[in-house]
Amino acid sequence: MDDLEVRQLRYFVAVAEELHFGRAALRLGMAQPPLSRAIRELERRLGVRLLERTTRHVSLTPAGEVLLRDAKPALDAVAAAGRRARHAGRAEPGLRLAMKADYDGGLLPRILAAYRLEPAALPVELVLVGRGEQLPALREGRADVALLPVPLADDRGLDVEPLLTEPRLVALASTDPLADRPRLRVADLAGRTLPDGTPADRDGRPPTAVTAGPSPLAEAPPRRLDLAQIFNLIELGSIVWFPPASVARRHPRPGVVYRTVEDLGPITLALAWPQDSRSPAVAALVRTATTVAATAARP
Amino acid sequence: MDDLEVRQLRYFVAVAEELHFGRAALRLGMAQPPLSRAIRELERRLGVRLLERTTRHVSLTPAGEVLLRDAKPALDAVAAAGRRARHAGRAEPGLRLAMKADYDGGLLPRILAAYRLEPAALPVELVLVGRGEQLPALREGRADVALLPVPLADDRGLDVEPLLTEPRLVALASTDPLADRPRLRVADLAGRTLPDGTPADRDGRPPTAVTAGPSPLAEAPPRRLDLAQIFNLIELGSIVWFPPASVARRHPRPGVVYRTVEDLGPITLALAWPQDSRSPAVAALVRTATTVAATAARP
DNA sequence: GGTCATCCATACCTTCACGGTATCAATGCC
DNA sequence: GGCATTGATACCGTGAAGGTATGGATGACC
Repeated sequence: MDDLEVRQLRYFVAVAEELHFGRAALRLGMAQPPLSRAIRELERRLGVRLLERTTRHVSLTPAGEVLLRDAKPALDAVAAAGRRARHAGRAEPGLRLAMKADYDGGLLPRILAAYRLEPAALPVELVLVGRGEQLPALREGRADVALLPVPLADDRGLDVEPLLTEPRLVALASTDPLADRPRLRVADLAGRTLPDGTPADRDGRPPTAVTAGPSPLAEAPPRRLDLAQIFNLIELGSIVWFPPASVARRHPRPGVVYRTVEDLGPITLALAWPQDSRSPAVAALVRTATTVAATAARP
Repeated sequence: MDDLEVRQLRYFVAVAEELHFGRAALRLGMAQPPLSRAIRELERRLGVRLLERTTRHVSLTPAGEVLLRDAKPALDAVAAAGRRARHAGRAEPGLRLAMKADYDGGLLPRILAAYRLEPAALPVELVLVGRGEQLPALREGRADVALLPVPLADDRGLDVEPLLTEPRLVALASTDPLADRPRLRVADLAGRTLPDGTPADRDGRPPTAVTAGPSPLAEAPPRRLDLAQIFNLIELGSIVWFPPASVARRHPRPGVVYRTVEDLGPITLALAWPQDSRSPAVAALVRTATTVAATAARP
């Protein structure tokens, strides 16, 4: 008579994020009355009021805020358990590496080549995800290791091993007035629009800043552009872009020039994996990757 | 069609630990056939075989082992979410401190006195638990902070702040031949029985060693003695005991003598709390406790 | 090697929790 | 004060979960 159920937590999170039973029910793909009842039942089990509601307004009680904060990691843990078990049962187990396409510092081919020679190696399956989606992929058990920029906003439950630090450049239209100057400063680019639609601030926007996850129907979802779109907009002078040097090197393109920005902070790529991973395959990949990165660092 | 349910995980853990459907059903308080069906349904959802079973033998598949490992933290997370929400909803919120009775290094009165003066202080509720039960209490949301010996076997998800290190003594019957010698070495006590029924090894058994949690009906559950029983057995010469100095100081007793053991490692007490705790009350307690411990250290 | 006890699976039944529809009632807005 | 919005209630049907009875395979023992 004590145990919460996953379904109840899912329902509660939906309502707590929407603060609206109707919209939450819609999001959950069900009718509103059963949702109201389910929340009521959850409150009864806990013996605690979670939501203060009138017909015009729904708000979280302190207990509700606590539960909202704790429920999400709990749901993640359950989902991860399922995904990992599912993956472990596949006939041919592989090592799933989550990364954003091209953001490997140019190391990936060498890492994978070296890794294949390891005795503990498994076939590597690349899980290509969008910007900032490496961590969720790891936490939800869709990947076994992730390649991502550090520092992380939240590295709880993870082990992290930095691989390499590389400078970032700026990508400009070749017709841009600034393209004539061989070296720039961040201040020269202040106010320019970035690929995600936000204006460049004076830090050149640290790449891990916007990792809040899918916000509760936020009014302005950040623009998600693919490479072709990005280059198109750069060429037209609509946006500027701060790719790491290795990404720029891999994408030479007429109409787009790369320039160094003197005071733009570098980016550090790292491997991350669940702390409780006792997989020798993961351990071998980490070992291999650090070795490759170290040898690549001294040219 | 994707989500696991808490009930399914609980059932699976029971079977995976017992490796016997009948006993697992007994432990879960249900009949065996529905349990068999539930596991079958779980396997169907995951699309993975978790248990290899004949009528004579049940064993885990690799996927089953992965799930068993991941399911327990997931269940803990769900239980903790419920407990914390329940606690947060109480009219008068308190700070729950899990500890083993008396194992506070003698600091607790001063810590609590100083803590009460803090502006962020809440009423402190002591959660007295058995040896090695502080961590589970924390992880399952039964406590907000724990006072326990470090290093921890598993500190994932926790922040830890050491408070003080104190020597351990040995408690012997006053009639014991060794009682005449003012100073002893661990080797002198090798082979003596400890309160938990195990023989003393040459380290004097680090106090965090046997924290594996309630093992799956292990054949020899460690003896759990209370203080009166311990003293009784010491007096009779049946066991020896290695209490920290502060515990010994608090329990003078005729028929029992305390002696220093030259090469017995000291014990370090620390506070631990969930990494995601953003409670100012916890922060204030930690700050207060470290201050008190620091001032107590230089007499 | 035959008999037997053990133990997981199957068959079948009952109950109740969950979800749906229709409707009420309270609340804020114009 | 009328009205639209929105959460709660009433009522119903379906299906999942649990129970009992029983089957059938397997290892043990004589």
